[in-house]
Amino acid sequence: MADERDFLAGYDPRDYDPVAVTVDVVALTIRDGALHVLLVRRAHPPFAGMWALPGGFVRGVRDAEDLPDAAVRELAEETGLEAGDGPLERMHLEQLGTYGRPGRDPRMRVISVAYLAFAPELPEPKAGGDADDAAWTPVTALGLGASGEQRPGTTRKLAFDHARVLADGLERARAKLEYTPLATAFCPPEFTIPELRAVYEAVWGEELHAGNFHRKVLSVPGFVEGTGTTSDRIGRRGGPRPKLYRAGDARLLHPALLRPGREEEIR
Amino acid sequence: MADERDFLAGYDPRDYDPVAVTVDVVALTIRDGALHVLLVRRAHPPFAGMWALPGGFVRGVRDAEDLPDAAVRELAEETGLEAGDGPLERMHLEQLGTYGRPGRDPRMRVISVAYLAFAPELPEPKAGGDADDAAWTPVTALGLGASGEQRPGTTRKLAFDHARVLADGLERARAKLEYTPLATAFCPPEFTIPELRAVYEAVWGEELHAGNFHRKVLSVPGFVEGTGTTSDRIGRRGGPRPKLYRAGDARLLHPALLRPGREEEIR
DNA sequence: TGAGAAATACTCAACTTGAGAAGAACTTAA
DNA sequence: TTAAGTTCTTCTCAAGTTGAGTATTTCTCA
Repeated sequence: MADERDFLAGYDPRDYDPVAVTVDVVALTIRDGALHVLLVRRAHPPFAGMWALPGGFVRGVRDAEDLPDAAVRELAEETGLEAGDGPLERMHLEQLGTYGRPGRDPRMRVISVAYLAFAPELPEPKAGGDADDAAWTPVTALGLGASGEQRPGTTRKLAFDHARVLADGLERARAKLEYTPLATAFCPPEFTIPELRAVYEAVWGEELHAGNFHRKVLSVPGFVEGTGTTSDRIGRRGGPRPKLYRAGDARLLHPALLRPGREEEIR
Repeated sequence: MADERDFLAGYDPRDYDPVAVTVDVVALTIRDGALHVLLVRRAHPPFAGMWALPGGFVRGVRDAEDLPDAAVRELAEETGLEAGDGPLERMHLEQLGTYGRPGRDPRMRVISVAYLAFAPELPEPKAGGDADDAAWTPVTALGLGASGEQRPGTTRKLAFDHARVLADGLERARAKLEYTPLATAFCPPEFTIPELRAVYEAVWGEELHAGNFHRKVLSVPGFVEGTGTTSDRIGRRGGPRPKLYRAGDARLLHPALLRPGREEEIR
């Protein structure tokens, strides 16, 4: 044990290569039936004026924080919401992946741990920190290709490798909706089956058969549970008032709710 | 642009909290019909004498390397294989997750990026670097609980949070076998359907219905393709000689090959 | 008040799965 | 040499799931 103490004492972390660690957050929500991602506009170089995922340096030693805590902190700072608020509490947060290609940040070697968040509708963000603007942005406006590049002519150019990170986050979100009940994380505490279908349609970008979707959601054990109440008719275009449901206790959908027509993507 | 250059010049990475970045590898293979993981025994504190996943510091600035390259390098160093060798070439490697809880390493703040590797049978490893032993270890010998802890009485205690990392890697491997053809990454270039079934049984820890498995593998497009040849009868207990197959060109299995009897895990 | 829209419930054919059985090809032990 | 046991491979059948379409009812809007 004295051995171990000697060893620790002779250990200077700064002998190692200086590597910085950041967290970036792909925060997704549904607004007006379309999938949106939270972006901030960079006020300073590098990539000044370009848009980026909210994020920042992890507090490493002083006030050392765990990675998910850093992600929530950065998200709270950018949205102006308190960590402990209702919407941020109900939010789903999971690690997406870590991006560390040398040269991805021109200043220094930066390893970025990306998190993926699903949130019910959140208020407009307020710019803060290094950002001079912040906004929910429809993902369709970013011209993202499947391999993580932006099509020429897109107005909102993403900084660093954030187009790649966002593309990975979107694909993860699409896949998670297949086999988990996380679509409910985009909804308020009580929601209707058509609202849930709208989440699937926004994330997957395709229309679903209403009758089959309804049958499927009710037949998967633990996906949703009825509240016995009915939604009021605000903002609807016709038809009977749909019933209200809450998220059930399932953590996995069994059988899964598969995306239609993916035969082309398989090879 | 002058603006940007000034900014970079005034930027000292060492102003930031010193955080070290490592890679750790969960390398899985099948030996004697059982799932094994590559472990090394630590020669020095902390956790001297305990077993750990192979890994080490990422080369950050001098000879800066990308994270997957660091994972392959560490794996090659620990196994004594060259990073261009046949088995290491055919190996599947994917990022598993990043572990950065403060205090997980008593020396300093360490963020560890874990990788998951699937390999066909590899030679016995040779200890090197900080390790005084290295061995393929049956995962059943580690007494892993589902929540990433080791049951009391397990002889090979894992250092750091490596029990958690390994548990996550095993769950990822089990899930990947359901919807990707990656079971073939555990097999030699040519294999039989019963050999492929043995991979599934070793990773999932349950016996599968031979007839249904056979039908399923052949019916999923692009999973395997026949070679027209037949295996020789070495080391078999009876029965006809099975046909040989190669991995097909599918990247996803559609429909997926689901694990039986997971109804309990859903809630 | 009538047209249109949407929620929900149904039907039916096609497909997939799980369980079992059968036949053929091979090994091993008597 | 033979009998018994093992395993690969192919079938069969019942039960469950899916995709597409239809029907009924309740609502909004003009």
